[in-house]
Amino acid sequence: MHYLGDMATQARDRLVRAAEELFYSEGIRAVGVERLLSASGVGRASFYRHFSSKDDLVVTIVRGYGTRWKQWMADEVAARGGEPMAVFDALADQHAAPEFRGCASINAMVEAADPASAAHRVAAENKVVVIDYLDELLESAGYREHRALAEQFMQLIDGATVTALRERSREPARRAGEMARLLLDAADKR
Amino acid sequence: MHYLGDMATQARDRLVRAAEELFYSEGIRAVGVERLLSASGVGRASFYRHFSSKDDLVVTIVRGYGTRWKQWMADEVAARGGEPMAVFDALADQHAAPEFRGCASINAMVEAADPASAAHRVAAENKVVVIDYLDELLESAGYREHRALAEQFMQLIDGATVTALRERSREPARRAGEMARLLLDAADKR
DNA sequence: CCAATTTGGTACCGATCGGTACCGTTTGGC
DNA sequence: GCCAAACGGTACCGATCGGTACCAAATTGG
Repeated sequence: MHYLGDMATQARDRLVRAAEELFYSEGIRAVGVERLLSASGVGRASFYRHFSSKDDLVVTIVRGYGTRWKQWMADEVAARGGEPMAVFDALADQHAAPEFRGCASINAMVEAADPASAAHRVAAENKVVVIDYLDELLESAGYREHRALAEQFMQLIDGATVTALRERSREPARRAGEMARLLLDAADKR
Repeated sequence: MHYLGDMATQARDRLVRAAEELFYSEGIRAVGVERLLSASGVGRASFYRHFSSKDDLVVTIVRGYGTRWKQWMADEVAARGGEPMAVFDALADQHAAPEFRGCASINAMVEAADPASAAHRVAAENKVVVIDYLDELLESAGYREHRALAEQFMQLIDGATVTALRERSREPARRAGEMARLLLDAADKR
């Protein structure tokens, strides 16, 4: 018996890993349970031992997307010296990656059309987490209205990401960076 | 026999109208053929007389979204006097509407994950049409680098629209308008 | 080494998916 | 008034959807 949590169940991990990739690359509704089972080598019963339903898995995956993306961005920015404008350099890299297929959270909000659905709400929360991070970043950089700037940064990021879906280049992130530069130049510093 | 086109087939019109609303409000994959038939009162056979497949209908609907949205925006801007900044006022109105569920073209690109699919390509073309319109608008307003500005306007619009999906207010469009104002103030005029 | 747990595999469930075939009825032009 | 086209309804198709039940093999802790 384990007194704290439990060991990482093998089957569950493989399932999550397969779902992360398939949901992102092909869409949530487009990937059925059967696909997940064959891709992960997990038995059907094991699936429903770890998740009460496909929706349950979806919520887990979408939440994972959010925390991982924010962490990835924070690491990228830190590795570039920590200035806010580094956000758009990291973004450009992501958009140029061959497996890029947009923002998983935006995609989830689109696919889970009902705003009251769990998947939609979790995806929306993911964005708030990123805004909070941008807020800290801009506050550390000394900008007075850091919260308002963070929300505008988020919109620039999302606009660039959606655009990169059809342009598949670093250009959208570069354009967003240009606009962000104007924002920062016009902003008051502490 | 009709020598030019033909009369608007009743069944087809009802089908298109029902599909426009249901695809937009609930998602393309979420709405099956059966739903479309019962919502439009069209018989199953009639459906496949007018469209070779559901995908065929989807392409028709997505194309319709694009032309209608661009026309709607052009009318709104014209009614507001024709200055480029009016774009964001019209956008705010759309985002505040109760039936708002994002940009139909973005949603279609997300749902039709495969970039080579017909629906995805048509949705992407829709965006180009809007950029072309913004280009004309900014050129008419006397801006030298109107094309580059149009592409940045498009990203601001898309970023605001995606954000409005979770905020459901006029704020995202207002923020986008602020950034557009900075862009225009920094731009050269002819 | 044994017992408990977790595992993958499979058969099966009702419901729905997109699509075809055929029906009898309604509609509209000549 | 007739003929043809367009129509709505229904039965049906194989495939897949999400989900349950059960089983035998593998794994693991004591």
